[in-house]
Amino acid sequence: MPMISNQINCDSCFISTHSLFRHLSADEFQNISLNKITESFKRGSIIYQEGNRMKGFYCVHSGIIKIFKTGFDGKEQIIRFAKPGDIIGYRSVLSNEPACTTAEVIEDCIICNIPATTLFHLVKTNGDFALELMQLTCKELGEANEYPTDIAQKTVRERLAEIILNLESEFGSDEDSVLRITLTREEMANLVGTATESVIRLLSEFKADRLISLNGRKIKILDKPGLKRIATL
Amino acid sequence: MPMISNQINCDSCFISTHSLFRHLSADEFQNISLNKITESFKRGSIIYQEGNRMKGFYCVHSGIIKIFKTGFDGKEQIIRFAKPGDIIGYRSVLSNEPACTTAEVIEDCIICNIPATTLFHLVKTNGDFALELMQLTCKELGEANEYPTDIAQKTVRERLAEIILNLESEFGSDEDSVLRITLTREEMANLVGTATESVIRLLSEFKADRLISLNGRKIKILDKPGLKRIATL
DNA sequence: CGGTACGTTGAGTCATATCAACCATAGTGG
DNA sequence: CCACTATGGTTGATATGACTCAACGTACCG
Repeated sequence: MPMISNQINCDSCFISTHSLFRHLSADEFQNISLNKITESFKRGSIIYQEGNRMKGFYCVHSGIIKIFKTGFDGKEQIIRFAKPGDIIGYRSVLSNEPACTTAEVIEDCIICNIPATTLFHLVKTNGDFALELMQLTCKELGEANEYPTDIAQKTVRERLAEIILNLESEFGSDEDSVLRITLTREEMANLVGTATESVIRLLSEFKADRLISLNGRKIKILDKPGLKRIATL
Repeated sequence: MPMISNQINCDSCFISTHSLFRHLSADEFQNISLNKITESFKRGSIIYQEGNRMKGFYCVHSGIIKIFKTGFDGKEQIIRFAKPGDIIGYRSVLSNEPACTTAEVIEDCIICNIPATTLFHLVKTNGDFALELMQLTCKELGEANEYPTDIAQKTVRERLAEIILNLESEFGSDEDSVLRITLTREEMANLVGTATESVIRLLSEFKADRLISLNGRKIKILDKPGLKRIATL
């Protein structure tokens, strides 16, 4: 399924100056560059699956990936999305456990696979890197901790409004306020944690209330303050 | 509110051989011992609160602490409990953000406060410690990721059964299968993410079905397989 | 002995899930 | 090229789980 594409050069990769990797020395960079494998995936491909043993983690170069868990009845719960600059799969690598989520490509992507040993070595020898990675983990943990409160205490209506706003702030919108990311109704439902039909009904309600307009999977925000009010943010 | 008690000696503390601290050198231990402050708290005391800037993190020596978030309407959502050997508050310290949860004492506790600078220093200079801490964070993250699926896809009934089982495996039970930890009905509700009345009704249902028996706040498990079946584990 | 916090039970309501039918679209293979 | 099938989207009808509100019981505490 994955296509091994031309290697991407870490030195010229925009991601290297951001985030996690900014504290690496030239040597350390070189080491990653030599050991990583660049792969490209089409929409629908599975990068890794719940239960897989991971031999490395991934750095997203382009595209969008959804990270989800599968419930006992097969229903998916989307945990988060990964976009360029994000890294995925590192949790399982670090804790040396099988993956507890599945990563599926939503928009065609190019990702670099960096072996586990490289990661461990960096953590052990580069304190700044370790700290940076830990802060990333802590940030994710903080976000993950928002979930229960959110799901347990808000109505589906409130959560849907919130998620539309989140999608805009995470993936942006074009000059017409049309969200860049497009999801199926089912994916939206799996993100909100509700039934597909409920999402459909609520989206039409929002549309009737002039909060959004719809064109297939494209969602355009017409009244952001209104959505915020509903989301109670 | 906190009582500064006699210092606990890290060398003789059972926690030092477990977990996080096992990779520390004698010097590093010494350093912690010198800089930490041991405090004792009574049930109901607040150790830290949502929004607080943390000047250090805590290592729980004895007692039980609940970690929760407060919803916009004041309803609490319990995220997890901390018991002897656990460390709390490190997330906010590491990511240098205000605390996003509140920590309240459920059973009288003794905790050691270790300053932020000590933590940062250890992460930067001791790779094994960094790795161990990261694995702890990742473990928590993995658990936190279970939540959404759980809350979104299970009924309150299923979740309550699951939580009773979790409380047993986390805090144990005496020879009569009576759970060691005792919570108010409201706390149970805040853990499950439901209304107090719902918990009460479901507990009496479980009792009527001979799955548990109740004696005030004491819960006795009569039929563990039955509970597992309900929890669909 | 009032007061406060916790626990319990009942009744009514509502949001949301579920089930079912149907439409649109696109891809597939004979 | 057309029937066939799969996938996604939509709408309606119905059922029900869980919340809310309200009243009341119980126990401990100063």
